[in-house]
Amino acid sequence: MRIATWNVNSVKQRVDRLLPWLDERAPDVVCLQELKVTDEAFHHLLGDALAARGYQVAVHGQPSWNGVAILSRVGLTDIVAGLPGGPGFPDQEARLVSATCGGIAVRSVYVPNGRVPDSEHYRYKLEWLETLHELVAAGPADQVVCGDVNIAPADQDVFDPAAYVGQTHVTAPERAALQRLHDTGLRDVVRDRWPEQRIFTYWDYRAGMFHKDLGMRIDLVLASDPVAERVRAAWVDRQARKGKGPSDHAPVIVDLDEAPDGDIGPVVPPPSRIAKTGRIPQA
DNA sequence: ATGCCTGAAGGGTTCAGA
Repeated sequence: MRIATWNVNSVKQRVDRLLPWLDERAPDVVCLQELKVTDEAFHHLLGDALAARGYQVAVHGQPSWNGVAILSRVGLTDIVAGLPGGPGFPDQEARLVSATCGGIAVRSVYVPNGRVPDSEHYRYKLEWLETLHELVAAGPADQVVCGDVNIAPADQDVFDPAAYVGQTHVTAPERAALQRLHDTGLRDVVRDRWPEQRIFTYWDYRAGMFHKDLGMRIDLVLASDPVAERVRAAWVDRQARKGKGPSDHAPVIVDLDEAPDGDIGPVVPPPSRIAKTGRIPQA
């Protein structure tokens, strides 16, 4: 089962990147963030194209800002839009949608930015994270939190730690809030697999930051132990950040082995080229 | 240049993003 997460920075502006990417990477579950559209606009924009690709959709949008979704072709049940009991700014925003996909509780999250340390928005971010912590702590054994957490977990996750001192995304309270999520048993599966590598998921559009690989790693797949044990690949799809009209974030892709009990939801047929030739195709 | 790019809303500019 392949799970991916991607902050698309306006799904309306990203349709011509999103659909070819789905065809190429063929994820079974996709968590999207920063849709910047209403539920109605999302369905109008992508409903048919996603259905044709076999995806069911759980979308939690709002006009102009935020907005999250889960696409799944391994089942989509127990859909919950929003963070129950969570704070607003001042009203609740569309920053979380949850569903069960292939036996795993999946949460697509877009954590508040925080803007400036100690600002109202920063306090909102910390409160939001604490409510997410409570939700995860009460969650099932098999769960993943996927999305844009707007926190660089460690200094190695920003291109220049000195440049970020005093900035949001790297402060001790934010990192402590992320650690609280880890304390529930969630593991950062990309960092676990690549402990020392330079890995970023976001690069500012300005000043050639992507070209120079000056970025941050703020998009994470956090998996509970039973799911983390199944991870066979975990990587950042930098190709999706290249070319014309990219998001400023790249997708994170994680491949899981089958669950020990074999419960992976509906079986996904293998690519037809394998079935036809009966051998591994040439790259 | 102290918001360098991009997106959205709304209106000929401002805010937000990380």
